[in-house]
Amino acid sequence: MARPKTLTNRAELIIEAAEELFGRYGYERTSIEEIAKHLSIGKGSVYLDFRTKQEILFEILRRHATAIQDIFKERLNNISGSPLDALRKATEESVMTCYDRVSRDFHTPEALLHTSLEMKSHFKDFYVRKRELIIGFLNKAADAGEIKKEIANEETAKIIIMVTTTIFPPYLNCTEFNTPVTRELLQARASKLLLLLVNGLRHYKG
Amino acid sequence: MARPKTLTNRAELIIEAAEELFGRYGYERTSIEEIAKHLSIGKGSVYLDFRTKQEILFEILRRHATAIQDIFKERLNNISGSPLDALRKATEESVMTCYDRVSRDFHTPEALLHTSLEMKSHFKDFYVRKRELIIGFLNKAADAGEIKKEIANEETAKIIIMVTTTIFPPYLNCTEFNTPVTRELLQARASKLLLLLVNGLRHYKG
DNA sequence: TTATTGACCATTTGTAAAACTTAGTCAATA
DNA sequence: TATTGACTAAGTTTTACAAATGGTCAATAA
Repeated sequence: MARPKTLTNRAELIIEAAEELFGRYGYERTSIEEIAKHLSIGKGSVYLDFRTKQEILFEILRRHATAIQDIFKERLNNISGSPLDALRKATEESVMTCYDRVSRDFHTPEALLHTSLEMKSHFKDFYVRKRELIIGFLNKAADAGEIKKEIANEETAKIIIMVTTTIFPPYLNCTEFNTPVTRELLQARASKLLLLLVNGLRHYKG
Repeated sequence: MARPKTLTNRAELIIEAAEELFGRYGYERTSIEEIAKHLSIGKGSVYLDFRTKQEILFEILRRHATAIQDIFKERLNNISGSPLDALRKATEESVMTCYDRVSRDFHTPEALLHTSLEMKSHFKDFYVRKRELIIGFLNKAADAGEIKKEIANEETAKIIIMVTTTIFPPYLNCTEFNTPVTRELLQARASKLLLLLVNGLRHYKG
């Protein structure tokens, strides 16, 4: 008779425990043994679900990225009025979701900076999909006559991502110094920046 | 009888020597003694003109910043046609000048990243003046009827700086990976980004 | 028979002391 | 009085060692 599994959702529990401990003590200072102890399982069991410690971190980050992605996807599939407005609002919402998740998990600014730069290169796919979603919005905007058909392409999507880089972490802005980026400040900035992106200086109303 | 000065422009020569050596070996790996040796003067003489090593670095960086600032200033004072176009072209030019100076002096990407982040906080004034110059362009654009009078203010200038952050060093962009930022790539990006900034998605023609 | 475990190994990381480097000073010198 | 380079204090690298931890696997439990 085979030994029955004691936990059916162990991988899930490991993710949850890791997320809490990484958030509390940081990635480096949390050991696999701590995670196992937290769940009252053996250290070896963690390696039945994940091949490396980094794999756990990536899974956590992948979920954050996916959640933020889903905001875009959902908004793109439920456009009622102006597609351009929908893109603006979807970006605004994902900016704030990103902020909330990041400020919950990463406590020191350096950790955020390091992680962001380190990790970004591991999330190529994420950026490719984001670009495709933006192109989706642009196509709908072109159909609705809001923008020129010729600019509903990858190039424009890339520029949009560039323009909105500062409102995503790490928040490396130079307009204010020694001022921490509060939720309110970021929201105000993002809102204005996105309005400017849509209307341009020529038609921007503030 | 007092000993006569052997060098009248020693400070200037130190700056030049430091610029060359910092560029070749990096700031940390260049010692004050090396700089002195390079000019065949005593180590102590360097300290007659500069109180610290860092002061030399700051002076070099201050000159770069000023040169880039001057492009803006000159363009602002010689607007013939559209002020908005002038702002666009002034920014484009300063982006490229910045690139050229930075790629000449900093050889490794890490050095650039580190220096940029480290130094930015020491150049508050630079950003304040840049903001003022941008407000200058906005005021002229408002006078010319190109933009609404209400948006010719500091807030808008801040957003413009945010939007253009990615085309200034450190070039932390995520649209391409493993692709070094070449001069041509940056020029194309900056040009498109600035057109989009002026016209907005609604009126952007690519 | 198979899921689980924790002792075990190899590598990394932390630490403490010694050796070395260098920014900045200042009494001696030109 | 302008300049210097030996000197000092502070910091950095090196080295040697100890502790911690990521990952494996033979033994164990169901």
